[in-house]
Amino acid sequence: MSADQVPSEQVPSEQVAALRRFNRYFTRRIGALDDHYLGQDRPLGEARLLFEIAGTPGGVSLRELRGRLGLDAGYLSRMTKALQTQGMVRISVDPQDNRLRTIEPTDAGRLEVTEQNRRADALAAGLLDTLTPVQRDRLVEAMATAQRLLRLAAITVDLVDGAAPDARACLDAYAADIDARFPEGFDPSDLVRPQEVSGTAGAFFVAYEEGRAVGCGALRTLEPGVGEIKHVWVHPRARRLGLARRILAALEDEAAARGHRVVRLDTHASLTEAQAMYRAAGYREIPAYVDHVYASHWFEKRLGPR
Amino acid sequence: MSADQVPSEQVPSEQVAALRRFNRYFTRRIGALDDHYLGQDRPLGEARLLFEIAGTPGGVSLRELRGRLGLDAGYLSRMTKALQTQGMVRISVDPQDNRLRTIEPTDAGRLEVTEQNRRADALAAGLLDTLTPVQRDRLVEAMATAQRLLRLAAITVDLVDGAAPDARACLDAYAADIDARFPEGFDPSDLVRPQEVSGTAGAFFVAYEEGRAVGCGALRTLEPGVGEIKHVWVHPRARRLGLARRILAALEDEAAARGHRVVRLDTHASLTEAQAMYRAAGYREIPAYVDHVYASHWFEKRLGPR
DNA sequence: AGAGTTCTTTGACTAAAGTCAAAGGATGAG
DNA sequence: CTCATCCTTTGACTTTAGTCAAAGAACTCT
Repeated sequence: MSADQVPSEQVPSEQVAALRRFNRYFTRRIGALDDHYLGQDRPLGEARLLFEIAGTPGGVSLRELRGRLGLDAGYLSRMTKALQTQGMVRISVDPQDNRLRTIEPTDAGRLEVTEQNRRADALAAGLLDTLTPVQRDRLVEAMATAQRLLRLAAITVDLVDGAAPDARACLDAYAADIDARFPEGFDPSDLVRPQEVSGTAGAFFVAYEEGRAVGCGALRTLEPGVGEIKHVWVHPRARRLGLARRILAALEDEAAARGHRVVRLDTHASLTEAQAMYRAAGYREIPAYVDHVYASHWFEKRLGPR
Repeated sequence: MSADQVPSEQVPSEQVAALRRFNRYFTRRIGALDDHYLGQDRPLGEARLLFEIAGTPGGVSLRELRGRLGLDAGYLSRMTKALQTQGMVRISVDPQDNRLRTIEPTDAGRLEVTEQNRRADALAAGLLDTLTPVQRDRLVEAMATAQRLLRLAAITVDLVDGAAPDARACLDAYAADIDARFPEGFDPSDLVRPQEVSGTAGAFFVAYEEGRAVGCGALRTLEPGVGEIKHVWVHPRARRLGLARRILAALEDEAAARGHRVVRLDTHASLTEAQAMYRAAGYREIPAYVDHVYASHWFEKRLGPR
């Protein structure tokens, strides 16, 4: 369950109907085309597997494929062997770990995938072909917008323990990210301690997209009634979706639920987009509430009753 | 093959890639949800069949279902019987044609479909739930735009014989349509004769969406070098897609290919949208070139070299 | 070094999806 | 009235997709 979902807020049934209408139309009419032509003389499962293998340069392990495609180990083993006997892939033992098998496409396998792609491209081009350039531009733009918003909708922002592996992984990525960004670098020892953002002391949120952690945000207590937001970060692949805003909202809701009246945060001079985002989210700049090497701007937001 | 496709006009590969990217994302992530939850304790094929049966008020024939779902006759027969023994559908002999079977949902069948719909709605609502109202509005708008353009792209405009059943069916629908629209009604004997719009005399185009005729347009020769466009019509379910414009373009291309230098047409005073469309398509109003009960405005377009 | 865990392979299944052809009743065109 | 055609049913398959459990090799932790 997502922590920032507010179930009281009703989704108009017209919007639900619109999504389902589009879903039906698209999966039945357009999406089906791709799959249907994908595996011409090959079972769909096998075609998908080959596609996945060829799409990963440098080879993939069976383990990785199993996770990505959600297949049974036995089933996958057999399909891979079938592809091998057909000369589509090469199976070798992983040099690091002799339990693992590394799968690579052969030239023949790569060729087949290229051919598949060519066919699918031709199909897509044939569809777009009847539209005028202006209509095509509009279609591409509409699809980009829809995809962006659907991705955002499919991301959940969950409350996790500050010591959880996902939380630490996000903080490590965050630290590496800003270390590269700040002229003076960043010292990871300045990250919040797990106990500061767990249990009654604070909170830690991780954003998940398809099971992968793609963002985080922390809340700790500065003084009674005052929360501090730290380490709001979004993975590069999930940027420009509006996710930081969602994480911020989850942190604010959590702060309000914990009885904080205001939340504060500081930010580095170089993070101008972040500052704009905070302003747009209702934060106003305040004098320094804490001295800090990396901070140059301080913000505060009064939490209204919700 | 569509008659109005101009293969010389290249579709940018970036647009092809965008469509395929969206396609992949949507079918794998969003579309899959629906199907997965559709048949909870029932094979997918059976669930889809029941859905299709319940979605057609007044019952469907097996024949119709076979065509719509593209199923093997034997396979369909067995599945229908399975649904019958489960009490989901009622099978009866068609009163018109004793070879046909008419399938109707029972109350239990209808209930199950309603329940399925409820679940799918809840799923869709759950997805939209995390978005703000503004984001939801934008998503719905983007999906509507994409669907509109994809539908238009999937429609082909084909040259057919003026006497073909589809051509006649379109003209009948056209006649009924304007008969209801014109204050003075419309006399079907004023429709073009098949031989006027076939072979060397003229041309007839029918627009097809998923195999169904959803629009038409005729071209006949007025005098050497001058073509006349008649009966441009779009089925109510395919309006507001920009299809009339496509049909018009196909007619103009055909006229140019036949060596006409200009095309003319007349239109009724009450069809103001049509008049706006003609103007936007480069037609200019001219004096009456022929006297006609239903005509109040006359247009002409000079065909450039293409 | 031993115990527990991880990863792959193999055998033994099952259910779903779909194909093909024969057969029989019903219809329609001539 | 007859013959070709249409629609459905039935029998007899095949392929695809997927599951479960046992077993063995390799790794990790202590």
